[in-house]
Amino acid sequence: MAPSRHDRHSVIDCALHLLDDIGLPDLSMRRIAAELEVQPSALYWHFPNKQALLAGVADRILSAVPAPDASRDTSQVARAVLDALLAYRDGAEIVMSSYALRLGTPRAQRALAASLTAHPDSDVLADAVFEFILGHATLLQQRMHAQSIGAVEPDAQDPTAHSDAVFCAGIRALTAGVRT
Amino acid sequence: MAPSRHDRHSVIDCALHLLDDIGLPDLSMRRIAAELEVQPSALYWHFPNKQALLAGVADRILSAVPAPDASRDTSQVARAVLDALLAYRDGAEIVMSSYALRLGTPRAQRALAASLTAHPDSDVLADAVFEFILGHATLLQQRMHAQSIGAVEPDAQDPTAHSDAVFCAGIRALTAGVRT
DNA sequence: ACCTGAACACCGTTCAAGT
DNA sequence: ACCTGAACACCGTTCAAGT
Repeated sequence: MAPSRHDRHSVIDCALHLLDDIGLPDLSMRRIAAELEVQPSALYWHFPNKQALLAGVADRILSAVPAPDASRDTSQVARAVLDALLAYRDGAEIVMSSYALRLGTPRAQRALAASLTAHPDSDVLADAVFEFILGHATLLQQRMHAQSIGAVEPDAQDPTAHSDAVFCAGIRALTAGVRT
Repeated sequence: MAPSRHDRHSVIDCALHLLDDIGLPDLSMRRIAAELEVQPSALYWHFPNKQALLAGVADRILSAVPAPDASRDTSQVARAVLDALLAYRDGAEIVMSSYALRLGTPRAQRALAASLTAHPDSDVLADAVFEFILGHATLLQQRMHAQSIGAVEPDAQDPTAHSDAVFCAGIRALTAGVRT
């Protein structure tokens, strides 16, 4: 039994599964290394630092959004991006910081921009839509976690229904001027 | 020379100034304590934990937005919220996590909702606008910091101009249906 | 090519004890 | 009322050395 060699792909896999179990605040290099039954320093052979590892995780999270396709509806693409972000615990926060550092590939923005080619300022509007989705998803996921900790009493109204109404209203308004 | 007694207000003051100097990632309890010339454990007399201290900082950041006023234009209020978030380094990120945990007072959302009373779903739309502003400001500030570190090459186009265009387009679209 | 072992300079938080 | 001192259980990262 060789002591299990690893590569970037398997490390990211491990980090992604661990993320769902323990959340971003507890996702340390040491914890990932322990899960892989390896010393923490071993991770630095595959990635220069933690940020780079998380950028790999972010790319994997966004790999679930379909490739750019001008025939698709913007609200449809927006929903796909939201679903991808919500598919893993704290997914939005990870994508947010990786995107800001311009690590990883801007797959989501490209898919959104493609669906907006009818609009004169498709790239500007695509960025606005992406920023709204990220803000929405980040807030929602942090709230979900806070609630599971019991740090916060549930909303008066159903939180999922309200959150969905906010998302739909936002996307509808942002795409109202297009393909009229 | 008494060894300088402190209260919550002075601790938050110190943290806010320190934030501008060193940024959120380096803003540790130990660093704040050192700045106040006090032991780290002393901070736990004033706040139950770091999260609560940061919630105080978030409230102070948002205290710059004017009180709810139905006669104000939504785009005007949105700009005031953005300016408040950008006034301190990493202000958006601090407000984002404190708001998600429902610590602190929802001053910004109330001001936005007041400016939208003409709209039937003023609270839903106010939340959407707030989420867009937070996403926009967080991305912008993280990008600014990454750039100052040199971790990222500046945009081809002027980043400030592009970012401003995205913000204006987003706010215009989100408030297009109101007071027609 | 991929990993170990040991170290460095840090964290947030608790708690008995001091004044 | 407000703080010290010491401890506990952690961090990310580096680097010589192993196989």
